[in-house]
Amino acid sequence: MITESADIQKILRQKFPQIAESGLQQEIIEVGKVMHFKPWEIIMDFDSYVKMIPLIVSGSIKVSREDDLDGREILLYFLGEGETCSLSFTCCMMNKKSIIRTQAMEETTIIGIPIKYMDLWMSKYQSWKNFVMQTYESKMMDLVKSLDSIAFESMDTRLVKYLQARVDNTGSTLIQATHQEIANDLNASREAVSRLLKKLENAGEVELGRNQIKLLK
DNA sequence: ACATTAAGTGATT
DNA sequence: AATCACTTAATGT
Repeated sequence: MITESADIQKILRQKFPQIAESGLQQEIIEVGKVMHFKPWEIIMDFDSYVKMIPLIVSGSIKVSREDDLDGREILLYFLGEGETCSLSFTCCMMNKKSIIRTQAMEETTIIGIPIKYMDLWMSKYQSWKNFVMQTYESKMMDLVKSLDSIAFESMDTRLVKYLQARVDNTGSTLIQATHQEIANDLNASREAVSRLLKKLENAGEVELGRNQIKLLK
């Protein structure tokens, strides 16, 4: 458990070197709330009002979108250590309801920043502005790539990229998920995922187990 | 031992 | 590539 302000300071230096400006760092320590989430716990759901900007300290978060018609869900991108939820920015600036769902993929710790500081810090601290802009750009790229992937790529490359993204995000080559869950993320059928994974296993790229996949390459 | 859930497979569209 | 129908394997009670 991380609660001491000295700990927060240490975390900021380690995980968020971009926003190490001393005054800013002090303010984050004062107003930031450290929060923990368990695997699968939903941090923010559709239609809820965004009131905190999360700085992700450890763990990883899945950002997804739900289809209005049949309630199917599609993965947009993952967020990892040292990042923040870029869509939160626009959402809370406009005071709009969330159009996305964010869900912890594993034990995840964040520092929550109340929205009122967002605006203030943008003009007050150069490093904050840069941090916001830089993560915004980075996630926008992920989003575009994800769109390209859905539109132009076949299931097998989409699956490989998905596995790679999860590994990159968690820093672990072991992915804990059922084929069904992966299929939901990719909006594919479970059978298709199972078959493609089997192919990857035969090609020596992964090792399959119940509820888990190990990436070998 | 039995029930439940995950994964593998062939056939059909 | 989706769906169906069914089998096999792993796991929980």
